[in-house]
Amino acid sequence: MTRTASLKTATPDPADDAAQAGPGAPKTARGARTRARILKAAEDTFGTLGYHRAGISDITRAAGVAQGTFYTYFAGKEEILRELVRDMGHQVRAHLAAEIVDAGDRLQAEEKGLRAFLQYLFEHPSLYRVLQEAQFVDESIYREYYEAFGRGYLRMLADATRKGEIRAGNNEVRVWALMGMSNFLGLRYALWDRDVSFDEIVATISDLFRNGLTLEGPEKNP
Amino acid sequence: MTRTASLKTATPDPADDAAQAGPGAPKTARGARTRARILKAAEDTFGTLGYHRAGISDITRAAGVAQGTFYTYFAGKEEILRELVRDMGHQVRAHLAAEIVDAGDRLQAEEKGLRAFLQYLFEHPSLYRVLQEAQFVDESIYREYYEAFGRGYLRMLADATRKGEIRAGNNEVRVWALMGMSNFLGLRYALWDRDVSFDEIVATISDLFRNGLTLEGPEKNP
DNA sequence: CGGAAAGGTGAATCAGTTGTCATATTGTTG
DNA sequence: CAACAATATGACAACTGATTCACCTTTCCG
Repeated sequence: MTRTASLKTATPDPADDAAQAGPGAPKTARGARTRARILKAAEDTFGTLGYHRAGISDITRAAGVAQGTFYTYFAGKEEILRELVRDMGHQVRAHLAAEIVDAGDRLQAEEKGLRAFLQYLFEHPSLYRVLQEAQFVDESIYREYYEAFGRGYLRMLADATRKGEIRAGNNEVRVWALMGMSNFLGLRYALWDRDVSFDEIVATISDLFRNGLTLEGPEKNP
Repeated sequence: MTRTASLKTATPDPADDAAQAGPGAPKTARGARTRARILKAAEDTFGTLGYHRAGISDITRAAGVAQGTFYTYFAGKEEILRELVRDMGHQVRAHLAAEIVDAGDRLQAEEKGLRAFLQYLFEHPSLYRVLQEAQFVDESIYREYYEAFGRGYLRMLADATRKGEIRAGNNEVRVWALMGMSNFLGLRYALWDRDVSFDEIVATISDLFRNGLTLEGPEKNP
């Protein structure tokens, strides 16, 4: 979003897919491969050591390249983090979107979405750490991530409201509440301790969505 | 938790209240004052610069003492962070507890609690940053914070269930969901942009608690 | 009052990192 | 295959920032 967009709006700019900015976008297949290896290595390294403890040397060692090679593709530590967050953001959103498409209604979509998110986080624990640490390295990347996520989410809630699947209300506030829930549930039950089954979690949250916390109008659903 | 606890279990160890561990707990009033000044300076410094960007020199400068003085009271940068998180944790919990005591039922307590939390975060923005960064410096402090918070919360939900104020369900999962909601709502609407009133937020969440997201049994409440 | 304990100082040390660069290797192209 | 461009290397210069320490000042108390 930062880049040349505002300057040369017309030029589609090839070699843009795999290479946002950076000192030199790879111009050969080998270069692209190396860049990708470094990016993956950074994900793993940041994921386990954390952004600050991880050194460039840790990343390049994990990638199997020399230190200097890093700077062929990335301007520095911050930039590779930005790249990483964008990348991972695309992946989660794509994954969740795919898991949700065949949901009958909004409630079902919420259930499927939550379960898929927990599962995804469990399988890609680096996502959490990289993202959360990015918040304090460059807040804008973090906001971008959640605002992008939130925009998509909001659109879906708006649709659901229109269809009469959910009651009218401030959907933007709801979106942030829902994202917060998923985040904490993921941290607690997917990353820290899997001592409660995802089914149980989804059932609990689903009940909240269907009936709230109060007793009134109880046992509407099995 | 690190300290002498396991060694001299019997000895109550005076001067323990204001001074967990540390190379030397202050033994005079002057020392206690200086220690407190440093702790407060750390809160401000970490809050604005962030844990990693903040240097010991930034803290001591803000506190108006020499660098060496820092090590009279704290073993290092990590330890002062731990201290800080414990401290701040006590404060929020105490504050929220006080704001909630006069609530008639659980739903009202949730409303009051959420509003108070948003307000508190707005007035003490450092809390968020210090806490979140602590997560990656020493995960145990972070877990401790939320587990302590969660225990209290859980007790209250259990009471409410017993009194029939809320429906039966997995209260532990609910607690994490609720903490996540507050956290994100606070970040978005108290720290980033106050573009939605706290009243509106509280009303939206309250509606979720009373009625869920679905349409069924609509307009139960005004 | 006088000596000891507590508190305070800040320059110096020291470990660890980033980013650079001169050089070597690999790939591409006419 | 010659010449050029793109990649890759890894030692190292330059820097940052945490912690130490020998010494000074203040406070406490018999």
